[in-house]
Amino acid sequence: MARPKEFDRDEAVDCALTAFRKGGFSSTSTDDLRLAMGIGRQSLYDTFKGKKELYLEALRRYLASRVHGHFDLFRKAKSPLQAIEDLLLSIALENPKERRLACLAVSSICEFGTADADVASINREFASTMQAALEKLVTEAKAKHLVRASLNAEDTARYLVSTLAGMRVIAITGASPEALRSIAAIAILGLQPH
Amino acid sequence: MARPKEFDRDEAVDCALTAFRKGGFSSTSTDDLRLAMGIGRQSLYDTFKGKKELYLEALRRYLASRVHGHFDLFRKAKSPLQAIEDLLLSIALENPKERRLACLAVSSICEFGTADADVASINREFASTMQAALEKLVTEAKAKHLVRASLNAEDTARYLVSTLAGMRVIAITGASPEALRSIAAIAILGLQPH
DNA sequence: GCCGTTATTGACAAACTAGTCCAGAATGGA
DNA sequence: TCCATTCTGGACTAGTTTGTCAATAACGGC
Repeated sequence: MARPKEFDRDEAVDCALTAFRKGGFSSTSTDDLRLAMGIGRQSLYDTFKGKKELYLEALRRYLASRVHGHFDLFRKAKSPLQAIEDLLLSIALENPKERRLACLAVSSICEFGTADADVASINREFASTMQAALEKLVTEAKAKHLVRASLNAEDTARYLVSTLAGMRVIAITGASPEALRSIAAIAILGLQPH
Repeated sequence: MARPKEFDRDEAVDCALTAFRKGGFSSTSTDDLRLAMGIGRQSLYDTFKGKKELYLEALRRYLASRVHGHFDLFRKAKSPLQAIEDLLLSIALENPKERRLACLAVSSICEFGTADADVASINREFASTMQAALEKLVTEAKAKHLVRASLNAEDTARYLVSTLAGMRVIAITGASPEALRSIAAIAILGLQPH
């Protein structure tokens, strides 16, 4: 065997993630990163290959943890509509510091558009995972007459993904939990039958 | 008098705006900018003082033109609810190239958060202009029984701003006009009375 | 046409950036 | 204890970045 790493890889990625969420990819230098991660320059390159690869790993990690958290909410919810509501409310429940950090999905979409194949593909996969889960929830909710029968599951799921993205943007600007809750409430109210 | 400029200042800002919308502030170099604007390096610094000032001017110009366009829609609309619907539908009506460019408001919020006072203040002013206009429309729509009486105008306006931001994000990823229209339709349907 | 003013052009400087190299240190197994 | 392996830290490089400077060119009023 040989000398073991002095830092935890996952913790380091988390620190990099926070740094990237603060300023995006371009404006976060490798020096900012290694300082935030508390590791040396060479360790960064040995462990993560480069800045871009570290960013992609941070993005994957961020989205995986979001999926994990969201699916957890879904499982715990009493009804499919409650699951959707809990999802929208989850932003309001985050602590203020976390809430004010940009969502790396939204941020990467703004910074890279569709120009970067890796970023686009990671985001596309996340979006379709969420889309599928939400379609299922909407379909179930429709079956239980919790949402309007006239609503198309696919369109409604897309609407919810869009709503979530909008709330993430609003949250960065410092919107209060109450403001975020009221947005979620209106979105949910709009789905319910007469 | 003296030698006149060989370029149109407003056109130049528009070119810079497009460049910034493609990649954000940090990843757009002054060289990218002067090339996109078709002007020399010194002209850029003489006319706009620096990269940051050019960005702020592009952001202000972008938001002013959005406000102008939106208020135009509002004036032309047959009813306050129609005005809101037209606003949400306007993204779907943009040409594909324009639609896929990031909204500089959303993009600047992601890149700068609240860390930059200038950016934050410009965005805050735009947000409150839109918020006020939407509150007025919602109040009018309520009076005409076009939207649910139970909806609070302030919250509903915020909900609409958030919806718009979400749709802008979705649009960058290449969402079709149909997808964007369906999102707008669900949002509007949700506001209407039983 | 001359002249003061301003625009343009290309060269330049200082700082910063991503990524590499290398020497030394730390580790676990033999 | 010694060794092979891998980690670490600092120096380094090549390229890019923002912003400036100085020389030249173009314009309009006189």
